[in-house]
Amino acid sequence: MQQRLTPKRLAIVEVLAGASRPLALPEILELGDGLAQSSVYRNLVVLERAGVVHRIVTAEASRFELAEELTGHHHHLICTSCGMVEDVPAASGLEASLADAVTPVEDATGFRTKTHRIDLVGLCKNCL
Amino acid sequence: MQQRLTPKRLAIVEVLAGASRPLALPEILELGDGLAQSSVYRNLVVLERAGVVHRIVTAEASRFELAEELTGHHHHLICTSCGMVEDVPAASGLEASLADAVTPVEDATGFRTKTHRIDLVGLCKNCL
DNA sequence: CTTTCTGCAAACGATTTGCAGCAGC
DNA sequence: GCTGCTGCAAATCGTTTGCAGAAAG
Repeated sequence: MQQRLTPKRLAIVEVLAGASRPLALPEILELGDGLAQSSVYRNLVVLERAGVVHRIVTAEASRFELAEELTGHHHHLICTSCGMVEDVPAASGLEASLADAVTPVEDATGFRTKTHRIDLVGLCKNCL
Repeated sequence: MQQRLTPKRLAIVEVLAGASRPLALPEILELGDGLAQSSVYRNLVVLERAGVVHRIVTAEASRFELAEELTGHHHHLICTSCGMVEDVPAASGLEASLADAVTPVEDATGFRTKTHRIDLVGLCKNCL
């Protein structure tokens, strides 16, 4: 099982690269052109396994964005009213405190942290 | 539209109160006894609107836990291998740094933060 | 009685999958 | 040719909803 970088896959990656926030499937279908829904889903799975895209699950639907290795580590603003998700760059002080906080938890639980997610949940400018 | 605290609703709350992690629906059905699936869903919506339970959306299904006002603020360990979710109490130093980090973001974006989520993503003891 | 709750079964919507044809190597 | 990719339509699965009866006030 080896995989190709087909034009379709490239198109999906480019659509995601052009966005400043995670995209839901209908958005990918619109922005990319002439993509079949099922193929997009299939390709997103492939790309996810390849570590190229990352899936974010929200209440209504999944959203997809390029993996952090490609976009830089960041966090999300999530609007509870309209469902908007926006990227914000990670603050370095915060990352450091998080690293400090993680260690004792790992020791206590045997959990091995690979990455983390920090989401700020509230209302966006438009929904205030 | 006013609502009652029926035995069924109480049963759901008690099941959630007895767990140390967010539960998926099948788990609630097993632990609670004689509950109909649709009624549990409906009651969870009611309880969610009442601010008693909180819904967490994962890749496979929704999970539910008591609201933080009742359980204390905490974060989650999420295992990417088996889907397990476990609660961890929030570290106070971390909360403080997060508060510091949030302010400039709010100023820059006009976003109003109501709450936040911090998830540690990795592998649990059993899946290591 | 009127309103809310319940269970059942049917409906729904996002995602997945089976299949047959096409394209890359 | 063999293997992987694609689109279409059908299937799947968690969740929601319509309905008629039961329970609460």
